[in-house]
Amino acid sequence: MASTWLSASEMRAWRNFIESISTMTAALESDLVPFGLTLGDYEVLVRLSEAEDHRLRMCDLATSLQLSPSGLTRRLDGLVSSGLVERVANPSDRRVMFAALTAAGHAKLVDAAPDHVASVRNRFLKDLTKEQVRSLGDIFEIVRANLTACPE
Amino acid sequence: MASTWLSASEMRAWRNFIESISTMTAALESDLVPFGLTLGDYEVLVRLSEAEDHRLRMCDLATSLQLSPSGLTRRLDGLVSSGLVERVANPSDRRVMFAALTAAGHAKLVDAAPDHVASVRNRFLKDLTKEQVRSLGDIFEIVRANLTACPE
DNA sequence: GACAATTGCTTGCGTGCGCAACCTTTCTTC
DNA sequence: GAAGAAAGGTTGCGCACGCAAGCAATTGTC
Repeated sequence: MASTWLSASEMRAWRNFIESISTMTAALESDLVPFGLTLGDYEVLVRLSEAEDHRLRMCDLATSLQLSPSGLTRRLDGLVSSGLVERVANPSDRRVMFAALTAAGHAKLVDAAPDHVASVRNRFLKDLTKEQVRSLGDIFEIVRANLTACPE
Repeated sequence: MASTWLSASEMRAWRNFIESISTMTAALESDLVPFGLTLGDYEVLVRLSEAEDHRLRMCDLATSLQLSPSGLTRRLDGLVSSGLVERVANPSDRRVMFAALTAAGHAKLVDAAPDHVASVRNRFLKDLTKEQVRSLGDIFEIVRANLTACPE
């Protein structure tokens, strides 16, 4: 069963998957260009908008985005200079920095979200049946659980 | 139906998917470190090993890897200096360069492949049923077709 | 209460990649 | 067959990111 090689079915799943993702993320990325946003930027805005008081500690945001500390610092630099996010110090623990959504950042998200959602549907979910979408959710829930279970 | 927002099922599929892929590729990447290979490097070796005479034109290889011309040039630089691939001129069309697998490159692939396959199974397919693997293949075949159909 | 250990964030450095510009070779068109 | 268009690759530049090192602030330990 668990031979060294992939079965035909496994191979098909793997190849179709691996060849889809780069094209798809590139497409999603390009759909956001009119808004002056990167997919990464968009993710930041989403996380912040969902957070209490529209702000998160840097380290929490970093893990949530699966980004290294330095990576987040740099990504935030861009968003801060665009005025979409601001850094807010925390008086009660002066090590931490909050990343906080500005009014402009929130407005930008509200503006871009419908297009982005349409983009996700159009690039990804478009031709899938309800059943397949459900199955997709199941599958990647399992994959995600497996990945977090195997730390290394 | 096709409202502005994602349904709960769509949202679940999208979130689980998007949060899986970066972790998964990072894991696959790290599994190749002992062999001194990047996932990208590995992909190059695979394509070349499957090609006639173990070689491909740069441009064909680039599109096959969904890589820009310059990106491929740089990636090949590394593989060439490692001795796994060599550049071969084409006498009949002196614009083109072939990327050709060396004996060392083929040996490296043969060496790394079983581990990499195990890695794919372990990180990705492990806890999925046969039915889910089949479904995965179906789904990403559709996605891929949709992506190539929508050029922009 | 002082000194380590830890946590949180930033900076220097290296890497990988895309875009635009460029050079060379081939194809097209007349 | 000569001039322009196109194709194939490489190089300069910039950007995003990870890693290791560093600094500031907090927590833990005795």
